[in-house]
Amino acid sequence: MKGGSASSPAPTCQADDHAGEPLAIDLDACQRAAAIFRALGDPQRLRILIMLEASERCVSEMSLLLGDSMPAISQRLRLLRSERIVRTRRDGKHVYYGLADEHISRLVTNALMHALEHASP
Amino acid sequence: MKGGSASSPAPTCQADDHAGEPLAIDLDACQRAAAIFRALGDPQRLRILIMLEASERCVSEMSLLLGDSMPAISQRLRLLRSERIVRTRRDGKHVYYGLADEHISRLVTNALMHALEHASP
DNA sequence: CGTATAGTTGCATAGTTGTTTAAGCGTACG
DNA sequence: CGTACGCTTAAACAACTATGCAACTATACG
Repeated sequence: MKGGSASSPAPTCQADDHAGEPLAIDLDACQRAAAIFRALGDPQRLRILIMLEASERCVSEMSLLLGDSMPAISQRLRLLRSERIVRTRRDGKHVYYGLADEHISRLVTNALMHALEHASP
Repeated sequence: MKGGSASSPAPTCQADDHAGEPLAIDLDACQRAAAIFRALGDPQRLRILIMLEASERCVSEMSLLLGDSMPAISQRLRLLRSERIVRTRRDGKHVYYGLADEHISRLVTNALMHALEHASP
């Protein structure tokens, strides 16, 4: 028999196939996670992160190695910093950047591996 | 002009500190990885994925459970499908979606854990 | 103190992206 | 066959984001 469905517009699927799950998804965590992914979702920024996974770098180094203007790099770093994806360390005239966290490193590695597997020759 | 190369303004850091590394980053893989991250970088889409991590679902179910219009869900699924993040299976009138791949599942879990750790109470 | 080097920020512009509404397929079933 | 249901697509609009250039700050050094 049909149970009186909630305030739904149309019961679509039969309710007996999937009992009412209240959808216990932590919306807040979800939002934060999405923010991180969004920050990682740009080739230029990702290039920086991959580079930083190898070792710490200062901004001018990155600018040189990536062939991009210093302000451009700095802007990208700012975004990454705002999501706590990178950390900074000042040493005299230079500011050195590195990955903030082991999680981040794993995320980057994981995605790269996935991408390499799906290579299209 | 020394170095000759285009617009290099100044050698900034001393070159002897970091020998010329040709920056062997697979730009192609980088781009693909970024595309995946970009696809994951939206709370609504992530909500779908978290849901799918628990079990396969058809579109109307998701629409019902997430409280969103069917076209909206479908659009998001389309993007996820185009990045091969989800896979589809047709069964009669219904189209069932699931995560495409073990990597994806791990990425989602990882990011969620990271986000939960950084909770701000 | 003043100058040079390293890095950051503000701002304007152009390009992307998410959302919404309406219309279009395709499959089942009488 | 034709109607209903489930899902997908198209087009339009608003909101966001990246980027490049110029101005600004901070640290070192003479």
